[in-house]
Amino acid sequence: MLDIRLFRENPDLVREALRKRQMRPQIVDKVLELDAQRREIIQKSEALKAERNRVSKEIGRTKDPAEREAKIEAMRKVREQIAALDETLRSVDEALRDLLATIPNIPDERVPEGRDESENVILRQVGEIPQYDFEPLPHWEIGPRLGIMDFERGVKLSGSRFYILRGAGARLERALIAWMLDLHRQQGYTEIYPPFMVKEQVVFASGQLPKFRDNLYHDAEEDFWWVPTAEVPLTGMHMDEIFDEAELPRHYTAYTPCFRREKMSAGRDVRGIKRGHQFDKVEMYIYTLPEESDRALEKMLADAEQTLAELGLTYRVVQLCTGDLGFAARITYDLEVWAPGSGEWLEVSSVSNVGDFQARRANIRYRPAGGGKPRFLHTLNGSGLGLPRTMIAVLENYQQADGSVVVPEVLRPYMGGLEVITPEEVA
RNA sequence: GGAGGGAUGGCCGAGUGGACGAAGGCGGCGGUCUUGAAAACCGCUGUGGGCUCUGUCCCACCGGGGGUUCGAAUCCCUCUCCCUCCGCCA
Repeated sequence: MLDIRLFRENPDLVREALRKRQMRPQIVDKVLELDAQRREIIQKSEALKAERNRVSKEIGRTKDPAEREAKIEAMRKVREQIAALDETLRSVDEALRDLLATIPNIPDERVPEGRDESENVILRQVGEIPQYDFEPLPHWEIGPRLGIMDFERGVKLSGSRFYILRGAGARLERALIAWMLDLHRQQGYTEIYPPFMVKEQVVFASGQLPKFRDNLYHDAEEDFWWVPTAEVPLTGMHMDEIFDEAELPRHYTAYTPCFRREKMSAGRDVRGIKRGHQFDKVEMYIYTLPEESDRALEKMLADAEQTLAELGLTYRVVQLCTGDLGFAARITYDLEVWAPGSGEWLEVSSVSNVGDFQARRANIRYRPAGGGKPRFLHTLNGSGLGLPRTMIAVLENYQQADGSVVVPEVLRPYMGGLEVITPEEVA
């Protein structure tokens, strides 16, 4: 959510931001119009309320019955006027809030302008694209051959875009989660185990609602939404709180499954485990002072890169252009890992500084050390790594000519010392 | 799922429908005193919004929402959460 004052004081800045994001800027005028209406009504209503409060106090002191009755009668009318104004105010207010809620964050000025993902900028590549003296297989062949992935039975249970991990595959998933959480803990993040179902208000606070309703699962009878990312509960966790400046920054990491309807992407990436309705992810999240959020973004990016480096995977750092930037983000780096079998770069991580956008929606503030009014803080989020794609990269990069897969060294302690996954090792 | 009891400022805790944004205490901040600290004493100490925007200004907020009334922390309805008991249950 953007500050309404930004629209009043610098509407061109907002228009320009919308244009860069390939959106129509006319919405700004609609916001300004509603804002003007809103304030006009407030002034009328509050003037009447002031009068009502004043006269009501007089009534308490008025002895003369006739005078008293006259005043009561007058205030009856005032009450009706107030009720009518407040009803209009409610609808204007709601329209304004609804409108503001659909407007994305202002891109950081350092973000390159571009129409869509084709204009993202590759900042650097770390590691070489590995060469094989055999034809590397895609994971959807490696998995079933090893007996660690079962697509048919996943479909039997839940339909398309679901799969079963089995034996060493299931253990590999668990190992990746545990290892990443441990790594992030060493990097200074506090581990959180949040609810996987949250209230609507929480999904709104992080920015997934109202815009991405079609991508979310929710309970038909209760006010429960299945988290599409740990970012949602990690934002909502501190909703309506005021931190002392000394309590910042806060670093959190959390494993959650993520549930997404993926309605928009029907037909895309249907093979393998790249895109599913349910997947695991380890997330990093930082609450910080506004002045320090740039630095926090660099830390978080470095921390995410470390996971790929320690897994020994080749990756590249991509800066998203304005046209590909997420709704809440001001600036985002994606990490893409090379998958030799699939023959593509896979987005495994997305690290963003959202500024005060989510903090304003969630009403999360801090009190400056010298005292004074609470201010909105800044939040950042980044995937520690999306698990399925990390697993794809591990399987495809570490595969051997005989079809077995070497377990990356850092994961071995989490897999009982297992060094190579072979069909025999599945059980 | 059933029965009952609760929810008041950072915390504890009063509150009769009429000067209550809310007594009192604790905590915090500032000051007096002191070589320093403590104690004591004095003062200050919520958030958001509006305007003729630094003014002894106005409005709203006593878990959320709605209602009654000239006027609601106080009365009514409803929802949420917490506590006690019963039932069910991984």
